[in-house]
Amino acid sequence: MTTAKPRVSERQREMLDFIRDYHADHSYMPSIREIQLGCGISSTSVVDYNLRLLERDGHLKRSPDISRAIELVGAAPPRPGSGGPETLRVPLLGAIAAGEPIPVPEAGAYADDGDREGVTLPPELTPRDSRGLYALRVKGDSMVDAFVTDGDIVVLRHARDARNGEMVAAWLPLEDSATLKHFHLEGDSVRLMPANPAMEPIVVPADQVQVHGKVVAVMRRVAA
Amino acid sequence: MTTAKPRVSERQREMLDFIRDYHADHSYMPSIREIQLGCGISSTSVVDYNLRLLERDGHLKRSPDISRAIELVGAAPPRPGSGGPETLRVPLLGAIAAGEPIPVPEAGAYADDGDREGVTLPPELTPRDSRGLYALRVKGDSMVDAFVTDGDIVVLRHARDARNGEMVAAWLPLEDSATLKHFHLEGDSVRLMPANPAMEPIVVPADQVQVHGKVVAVMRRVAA
DNA sequence: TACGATTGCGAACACGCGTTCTCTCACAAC
DNA sequence: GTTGTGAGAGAACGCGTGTTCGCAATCGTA
Repeated sequence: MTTAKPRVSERQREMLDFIRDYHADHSYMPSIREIQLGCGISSTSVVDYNLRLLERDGHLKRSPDISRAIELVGAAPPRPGSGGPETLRVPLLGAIAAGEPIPVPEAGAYADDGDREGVTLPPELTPRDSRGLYALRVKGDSMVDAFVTDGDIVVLRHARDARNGEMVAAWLPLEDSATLKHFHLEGDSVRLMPANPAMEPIVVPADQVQVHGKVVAVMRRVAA
Repeated sequence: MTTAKPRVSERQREMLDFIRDYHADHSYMPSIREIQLGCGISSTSVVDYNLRLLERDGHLKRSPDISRAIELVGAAPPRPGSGGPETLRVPLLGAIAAGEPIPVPEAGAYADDGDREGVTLPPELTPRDSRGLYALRVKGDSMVDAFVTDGDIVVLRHARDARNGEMVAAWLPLEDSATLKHFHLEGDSVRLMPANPAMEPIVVPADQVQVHGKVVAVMRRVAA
């Protein structure tokens, strides 16, 4: 079960085609006014209206108030691999602990080979997009508010920013501390919410937070 | 011969990485201000300056006066690896929730084949002894005191008793509730200790506790 | 016929975001 | 010293662009 896809009107079909072509041509997305022009529509509000419907029906995703922020969902981008049930090996780059800097993947080599230290992701934990993945071992008990504890292995996707609600590995330069929290941008400050609702959130100015990656999966081996 | 590519500064390398990651993540491009924030640069003019250089050297293309109009030129998505060594497939028997009985493996078929529903254990999570293993999906938020939350997959080894300190899946008939806790037998009563030390233990008579299995591993897929 | 839902128009409004201008600061050449 | 150049900071300025609001046109349904 993916998503229900009710009738797409002729106009919406044309818009989807235009967006796909445009994105294939340039690699950025068209603006609303460009869609308007390209599809011969006479008002931007009509474009917005139909985009809204297309988003509701799961054909695309939009990020409010951001220029050209359209993502097509039903198709192209997940190039790498088939997406089938396969395991994937990602490099284990080190440890993440409250008081130590977060290891960063060296520019260039992410996941792929693996003579180095690494972990294997079962298909149940493998995201559709395997780019930029790496793993860290959790050191210490400072991440318990993310349902993560000493010895766990967290799998991250390299990223420098996050959308609201995503769980990120963040570095707080002012406090010299690393943490795993849910990311929420509010104005120009960031609220870091623990996964465990019993604990208090952290609010800091946006420029005092360095996002290093998004948490994709967690693995734990329980001691006998 | 593609394009001449003189030295790229450290900062420019970082910007290219950021742009690539951002574009892989969303499918639209970052704005100048997002690059600024993501790379810890203190002015948009510096971003513009370096983008100009990168464009001059053929690393990317820009369209003037258009938001997020960056095109990477030399890009090719990496390939996913093949499979890893010795993974183990265990059956996924159902869900464990606070108010529902714990599914029990039918006598006979534990781990092995797998046309049925099952999960694959990577070598990092595979215990030396693979007998009697099965998996359950955690339903609800009642197990948070075991660093486990809704949606997690717990891997268990079938057992009717436990040694002190082991983490078990237990059924409390008197309360009609299932739980994941550390097992401690003290005289003729059992203390069930949450993994999270901030929470209170449960003490019940030994005959009011049914141990169903020992927790061997935990796997979690974090929602996008 | 009336009425609500759907779809479409056009025009402002307001924020997103590229651009530009002015200043530092370092370093090397003259 | 002066001059030139690469690299960066900070603040405006102004167009780019998503959003909203009022108002028609069409269509089904009571």
